[in-house]
Amino acid sequence: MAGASYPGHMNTPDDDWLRLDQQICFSLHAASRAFNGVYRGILKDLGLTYPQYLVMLVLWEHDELPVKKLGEHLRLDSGTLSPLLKRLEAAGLVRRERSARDERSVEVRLTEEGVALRARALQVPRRIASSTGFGAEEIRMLRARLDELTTALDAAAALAEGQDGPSAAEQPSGASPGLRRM
Amino acid sequence: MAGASYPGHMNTPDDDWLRLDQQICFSLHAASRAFNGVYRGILKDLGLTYPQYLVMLVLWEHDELPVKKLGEHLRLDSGTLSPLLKRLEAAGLVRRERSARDERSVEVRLTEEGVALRARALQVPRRIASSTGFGAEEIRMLRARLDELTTALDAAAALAEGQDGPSAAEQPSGASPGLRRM
DNA sequence: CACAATTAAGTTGTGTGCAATTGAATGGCG
DNA sequence: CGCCATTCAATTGCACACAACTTAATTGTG
Repeated sequence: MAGASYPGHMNTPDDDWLRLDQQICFSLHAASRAFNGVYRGILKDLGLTYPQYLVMLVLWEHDELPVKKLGEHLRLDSGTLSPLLKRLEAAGLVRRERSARDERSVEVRLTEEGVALRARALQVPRRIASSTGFGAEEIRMLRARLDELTTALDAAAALAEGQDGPSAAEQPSGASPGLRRM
Repeated sequence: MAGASYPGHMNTPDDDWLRLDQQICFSLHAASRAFNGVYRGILKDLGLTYPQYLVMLVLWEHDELPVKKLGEHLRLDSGTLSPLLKRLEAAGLVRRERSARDERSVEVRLTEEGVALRARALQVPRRIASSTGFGAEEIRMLRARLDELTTALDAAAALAEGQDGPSAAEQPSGASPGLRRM
């Protein structure tokens, strides 16, 4: 330990917060990448990347979906999804065709090969779960916690974006500041 | 709801796992990106990206560090750090110089400007914390949980890499499949 | 000392993630 | 009907992440 000595600097609560901040944001970042790494190894057999697997999970539930809906499920925009879906299409797992009723929209649909892949994917979750060493209940609790966090963070981000405040001093606004748009 | 109907498919525990898997891996992924988004907005003022901020946090603690050590702290390799550090150097926040004692190593050191930036960064954690709506204690608990998870996942990944099994059909090995090595 | 193995950074290539922009299609409104 | 704002997907540009490879320096061994 023994951090850098900042001359004329007492150890203020701010410094502690900075250290804590380092820890929580790093922890989440690291956990996400560690998860990614484990999935990478397991999904290699299926020829999928982790984000591609997430897309397939949604499609296995819904079969056909416009890109927009897919993006809402995964919180990803077309800038990410378009090239990803093109790769899935090149791999023969999905087909993309413009909707007849709304020419702006593109429907993503599983091919037979894409449907068939699901059978092989059924083994993935067990391998992941055993990698975590967590039980189903622990996983559920952690998930609930993370979802809380995501909801709060998204709301805060939307709020900040809405008026790009000078910096901090925003009123907490008590009630539901939530999603004015979308 | 009402997932796709897989003809001739009963709803097995595997299906439930697949849904749960979707939820946990998605939750972590989403939380990480939500965090990233909030940081992005706040760090814009400092001219830093989120990973750059992580690097600066480490340097504010250690002042000078070889790239290797930096990578160990952050679990990042030179493929990620080299270009990132080059950008920080271009921004005038760090200097990189080859170590005199070991010409392979590159020491990363804060410039005065880099040290000065710390004062402005002291406000970041409070703004983040207020965005999460979590208290210090909740954050600490979540962090502990995530670190557990990361440790388990890294161990599992190292193990898998070690022998890169054929694919699925490994014997479940009965008892604790967990961490034979490491 | 010579030489193979190891180690540290850097480089290349692929795949996200996201902001900003583009272009086509749609819907609303006078 | 004509026009304009909105919506959706795709594209562009930038910054990670990470595997695989390259290059240079160091270490270990005979």
